[in-house]
Formats: sequence, structure tokens, C-alpha cells
Amino acid sequence: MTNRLSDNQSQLKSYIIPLSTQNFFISFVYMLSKKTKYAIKALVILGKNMTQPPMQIARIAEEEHIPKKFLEQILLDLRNAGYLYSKKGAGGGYSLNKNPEDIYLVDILRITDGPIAMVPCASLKFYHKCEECHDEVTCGIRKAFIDVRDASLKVLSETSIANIIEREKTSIDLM
Amino acid sequence: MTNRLSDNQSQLKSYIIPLSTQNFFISFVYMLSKKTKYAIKALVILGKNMTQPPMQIARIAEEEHIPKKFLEQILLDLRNAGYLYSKKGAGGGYSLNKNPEDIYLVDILRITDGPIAMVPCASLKFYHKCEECHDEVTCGIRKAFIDVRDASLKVLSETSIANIIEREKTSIDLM
DNA sequence: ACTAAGTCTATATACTTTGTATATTTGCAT
DNA sequence: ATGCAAATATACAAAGTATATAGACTTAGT
Repeated sequence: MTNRLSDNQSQLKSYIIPLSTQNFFISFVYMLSKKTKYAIKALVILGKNMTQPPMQIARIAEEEHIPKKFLEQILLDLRNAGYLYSKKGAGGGYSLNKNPEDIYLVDILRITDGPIAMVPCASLKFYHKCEECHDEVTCGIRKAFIDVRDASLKVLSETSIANIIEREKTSIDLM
Repeated sequence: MTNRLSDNQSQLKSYIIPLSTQNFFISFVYMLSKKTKYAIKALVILGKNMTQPPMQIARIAEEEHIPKKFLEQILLDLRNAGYLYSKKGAGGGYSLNKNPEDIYLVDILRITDGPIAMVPCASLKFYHKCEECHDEVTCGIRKAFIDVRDASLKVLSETSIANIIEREKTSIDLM
């Protein structure tokens, strides 16, 4: 095993490819959707608005640079999930239906983007079988991504809208 | 703040929406791409093949039910990144260029899917500014997702192809 | 020289997200 | 009661991306 390796290692030299021919199209798609970003932003701004009358979609859209019609749909989802209160008619608008301390990132993500796990077979709330999978019970990939899910789930379940608002008061330069 | 809340709470009842009208189109897109899944599978099968001669693309494709032409591109990426050794001509094929113990999920993801973080402004290797961001230094969302990134990064940096192969020998029913 | 493999570039297809348009409903204010 | 302000609902258009396929080229073994 190891002699094969060192053999390969030495032969590799002739296979070094110049950077210019590498594929630079990076996929950013498994990242947070704009929908989710907008949702968090709306909840944050409404969380800061707790003592005020309901805030209109138009105003949130303007302040956060979100397309109004798109935001409407997002707020509707959050409302149907019980996180927002809405009032129609003149003087109407949206406000939080829970305390900012009680709205966690994990809840929002599940409403707007769906599963937290990176593979469907590792999802708690949106589980479904991977098509290509030979045997899910022994699948090592699945096990690895269950661990990943647990790690990110922990953070997402501990971070509330209130936390985010609180943290906006301090600066960071750490990365 | 709290009296407004309880007020909202009581008014909510009239706003309960039947499930049937809710949006059931769940986004599965920020999940692992097929490209990455195929990459991991290929590395795993090659990891089990360490003592054998190079394995042909066609064979990997067949065993793992991966479209051959698509797999070609993926293996090429992995090879250009130094993880695979390839040999042309008769008797050619692919083999690992590192020990399975030394190939980590985080490396593979960065080659095939790009960033680990869920927002570009929280990415270590693929950082770029969020367009919509007012002030990155105080952004609470960014801070939260730096924490998420660190959590999943830890697991992805600890899990190697060898770990995955090892774990395939045991069953789990835990979720 | 022939054949078996990987390499490279371009392009087609399908699917999602993102954003827009239009019509409708609800409720406040006068 | 009427008009206006706001949310609700549904459908659809636009843009972008992943996924897959095609074909010509290069390299190496026999």
C-alpha cells in the first residue's frame, strides 16, 4: 500500500496542472438562500420593533433592500408557521408573535430552506432516502453527515433572534 | 413588550392556516451536490482498492451508478487538486494519491462544492462580501454563521475517507 | 498500428430560485 | 357606507445552476 503510494507521488509531478486551466466555477448553491437571509433580516428588524405598532412590508423591504413582493411571500410563510402576527387594512403590518429570545435560527431555516442536514438521509425533519444509496444502514457517508448535522444543529438551536440583535452591538475582526 | 405579545397570541387563533394551503415545496438545494456525493463515493471505492491496480472510470461509474461522463469531470478535479493519480492508456485508470487517512471531507467539499460556510462573508477559503450587507463588522447574522461554520468545519476536518470506510463495517439505527 | 484508457471543451437539458404581475380580501377611517 | 391601505393568493416570467451528454484529442500499452 505504501510503496504504491510513494510511487504515485513521484509520478504525479508530470501531472501538475497549471492553475489557469482549473475549474473556477465555484458552487455557492448549498449556501443560505436569499429567502432565508431575507427572513432572518425581517425577523431581526421586527425584533427591534417589539414595542412599536406593526411594521408594513413596504417599510421592511425598503430598509433591508428586499424586493417587496418576494418579502410578502416570505413573511407569509413565517406567519403561517406561527412566528409572525399580521394585521390587514390601514395601520396594519407585521410584528413578531413570539419573543425574540424564543425564535431560533434552526426554526427559520426549516421554514424557508427545509432540512438542516446536508444529505436527505441524515435529516431529522425532512428525512428521505438517497436514491443512489446501496445500504443506508451501513453507509459511512450518512454517518459522517449525521455528525455534521448534529454539530450545526447545536449552534443553530442555540442562536436566537435576540442573540443576533444583541451581537450587533459589538464589533468583531475575528474570522 | 410582553403585553403586546400576549395580545398577539390571542389574536393568532383566527389566523391559523390549514396545512393544505401551506407551501410544501421544500428546497433541498443547499444540500450536498451530486457532484460531491459522487466524489466521496469514488474516493471511498478507490480507498478500498489501494493494493490493486488503477481502477477505470467506467468501472467506478458502473459500481456506484454514476453517469460516466459526469464522473470523468469530477475525478479530473480531484486529480488536479492532487488527491488522485491517473494513468492513461491500456491498463490505466485512477487510484488514490494519498492515504485514505489523509483525505478529509472538508478537502473534498472545498474542491467540488466550494465553501463550507453557509454565507459567503463567513467563509474562510471563499470569502466574499454579501451584497445586501449594511455593515459586516457588526452583522449579527454573520457572527452566527461563523459559529455554524466552525461547528461543521470541525467535524468535516476530522472525518477522513478511512473513517468512512471503517464505519461502513458497522450498522447504526441511531438517527 | 491498433486499441484502451484518460483529457479537454463545448453544449444541451432540467430544475430552482428569485422576482414580477394581477386580482382579491380584509379592515380602518372618514 | 364608502374609499383607501394593507395583507393574501395564485400564477407566471426571468435568471441562474447543476447535471448530464457529445465529440474530438492525447497518451500509453501491446
